[in-house]
Amino acid sequence: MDSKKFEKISRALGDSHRLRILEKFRKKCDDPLYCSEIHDFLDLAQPSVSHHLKQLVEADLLIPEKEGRNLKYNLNQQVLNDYIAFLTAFKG
Amino acid sequence: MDSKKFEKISRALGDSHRLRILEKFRKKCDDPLYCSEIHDFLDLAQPSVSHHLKQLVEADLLIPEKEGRNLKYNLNQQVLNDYIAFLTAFKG
DNA sequence: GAAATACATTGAAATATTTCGATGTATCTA
DNA sequence: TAGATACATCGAAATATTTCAATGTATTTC
Repeated sequence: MDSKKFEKISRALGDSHRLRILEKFRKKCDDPLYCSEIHDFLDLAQPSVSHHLKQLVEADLLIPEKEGRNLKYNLNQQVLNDYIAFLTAFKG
Repeated sequence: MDSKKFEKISRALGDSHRLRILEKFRKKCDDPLYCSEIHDFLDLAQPSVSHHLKQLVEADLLIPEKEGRNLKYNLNQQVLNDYIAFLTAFKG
């Protein structure tokens, strides 16, 4: 992971709605989440949800998968690990 | 660490100039850095440097210490550890 | 105490992000 | 294939962030 990537992920993590999405994955024991589920628990219009999900996908934190007309997301554990590893290097 | 704190730190980490500051701490083996040193290696005007340092201090990533008319910063290892611990919880 | 040095604050412009209504596209169902 | 459902994109408004010239404050030095 390079600085640019780390920066992008940090920005993706720096929003309350996006954090709520990620917290939901933890609560669901990292099972996949559907776009519609996310829309249900976020108090945002559909285009806003789409915008936030796009940011998480572009940061590689979520992996999208099409299922007919639905969209399923999985948490990308590897990117989280890489992010933590990058951060750990700052600890010296 | 709560979500709001995590969010604030993430935003502080989501900028290239602020990352360069933190990377400098690693290169200096976590010795303190002076405000003037930081201004020297960043290609920014003095008020901009002051702005970025303020963000890092408000996120508790840096601990400021006055030394006469100079200002010395130390990296806050504890907050970095807490941040990593919060993040680790997402990994399940 | 006057001048110089180090950093903070103010205020304003430029840029980026967030938000959502309107609309577009793909897929499913009847 | 017409209508419904799921999600994306566009475009514009609101808000936040970044940047710096100008200026302020504290400290040192002479």
